[in-house]
Amino acid sequence: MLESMRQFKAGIFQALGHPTRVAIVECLSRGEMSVSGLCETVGVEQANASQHLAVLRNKYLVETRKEGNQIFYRLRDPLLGEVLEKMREYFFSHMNEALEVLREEKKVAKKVAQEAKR
Amino acid sequence: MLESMRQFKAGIFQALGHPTRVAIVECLSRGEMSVSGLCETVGVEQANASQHLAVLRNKYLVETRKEGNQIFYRLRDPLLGEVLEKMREYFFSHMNEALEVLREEKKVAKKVAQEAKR
DNA sequence: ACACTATATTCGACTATTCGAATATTAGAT
DNA sequence: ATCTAATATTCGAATAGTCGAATATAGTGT
Repeated sequence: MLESMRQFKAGIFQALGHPTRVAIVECLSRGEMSVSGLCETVGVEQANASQHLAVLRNKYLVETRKEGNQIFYRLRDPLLGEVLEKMREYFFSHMNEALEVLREEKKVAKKVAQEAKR
Repeated sequence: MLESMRQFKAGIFQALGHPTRVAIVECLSRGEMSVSGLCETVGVEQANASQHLAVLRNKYLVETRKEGNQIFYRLRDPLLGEVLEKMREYFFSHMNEALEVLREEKKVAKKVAQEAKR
């Protein structure tokens, strides 16, 4: 049971563990939006957005509403927005190391790319 | 900048997106613990625990303290515990669908296993 | 110096995620 | 019925994450 609970939580975190999906959830925390709206706002192709939305749907993080031709997405539970809000707090109180983390990751990526050339 | 922020958040969520790491963070939210303590509590091998701890360390989610032979880990910021707390709330208010998600995932896993046999 | 314990890192096989391209589905308009 | 727009799904290639086994490092006691 404890294990199931952890699996469940990990599943949600994992669903949130992609920049595009973070962007989607942040958009939706400000209100519902159609898929095409999301594509435009987030700056991602339709098929890809749809795949990411499927991930969020499978974890029941979002709900949908049909209106004619289009489908509007919204967050299932405002609690999710709160979790993101906590993250925002976290981000600001650790801004410096956050940037450090990102620089570090870029450096590693560059190194890997270089080694791949050889 | 917005994009960096999302990458940062996604990185943290991803770090939390594994049952073992959720277990570790939950343990640590109750106080510091040595690696061997974590191995025992979480029920995972030493090398594996160390790998998961490295993930958490790389995102600066945990800090360490040496005491003689052993190394004690603790959460870097109680805010993280709060995020987990929000998740606990989320879990309970969506208990039913949580179980549904898990059942669904098991079913899919079984199906895949079956198809692999053919 | 040697053995012992705790922790970390590296390696290779395996599995899962991600993306774009192509295709399928669904609804409204003609 | 056919056409078009919006969304979803499937496929294949590339990338990233995971695990256990083996190895490395660091501290402690003899």
